[in-house]
Amino acid sequence: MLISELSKKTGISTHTIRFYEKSGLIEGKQDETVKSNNYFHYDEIVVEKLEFINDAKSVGFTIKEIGQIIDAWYNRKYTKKQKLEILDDKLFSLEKKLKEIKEMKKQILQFKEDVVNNRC
Amino acid sequence: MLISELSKKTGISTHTIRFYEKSGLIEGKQDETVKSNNYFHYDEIVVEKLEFINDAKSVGFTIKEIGQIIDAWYNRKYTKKQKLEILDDKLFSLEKKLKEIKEMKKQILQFKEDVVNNRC
DNA sequence: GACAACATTAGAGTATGGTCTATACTTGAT
DNA sequence: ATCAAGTATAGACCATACTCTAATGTTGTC
Repeated sequence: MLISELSKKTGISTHTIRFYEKSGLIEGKQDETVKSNNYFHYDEIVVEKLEFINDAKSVGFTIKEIGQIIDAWYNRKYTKKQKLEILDDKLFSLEKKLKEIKEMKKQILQFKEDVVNNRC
Repeated sequence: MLISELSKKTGISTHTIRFYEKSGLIEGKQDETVKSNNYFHYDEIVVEKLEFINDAKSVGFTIKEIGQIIDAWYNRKYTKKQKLEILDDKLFSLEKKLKEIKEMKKQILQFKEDVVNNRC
């Protein structure tokens, strides 16, 4: 599919898709047999990656981190051991985030109590 | 205390403290009886707020959101009802983050399995 | 009273993650 | 053949959250 279809499918603007492509998160392929244009074609893997990118952004991963995870899964440039290291590292940071969020919940619940009891 | 002591106590640079002050998150007071300078003085509440700001940044809250929470707790500019609304809103977004992170954990665990079983 | 250390303000610069504009070419329907 | 709609590239622009520089004034110690 071409970029506009990819954009429709994922809800991500063509601008942002190109930005992600420049950032190395995804890549389209140009059809060598067609010489009249240099349009990029995207497959279902790219759709999958873009959906993952959205999820990963939500949890606060940076573009760089998302790139590492994508490479750990889709790429051949790392060894098995390196891939597992990257993924474990991300799991660790997710655990940390989980703890921090639970702590913040407690703190805001405390704030609420204080408000209810006119302590502030 | 003056800004450098506040900086030492919290581990936050004087630059960043001033940035937070401009952003309305904290405020120092100038001593009206001293006319030779316009130094700002900070109390323990500011230390508390700065520690909260660090925690809140970690969980992904923006400066604006952090400002709202701080105002909901320390300020008189909102009614009790408004304060509780703000805090409930933040609790809701924390719950959402929690869910998203748990989903992401599952997904990365799946990636790990795929790597272990040479499925990528 | 010299001077290092600290204070203030204004504004410039940086990194991240987009978002948009301009220019130019291609495609497809009429 | 025309022309709207789509595509590519380069680079400008924006928001957020800092981070730093410059200019200038104050304080406290020797």
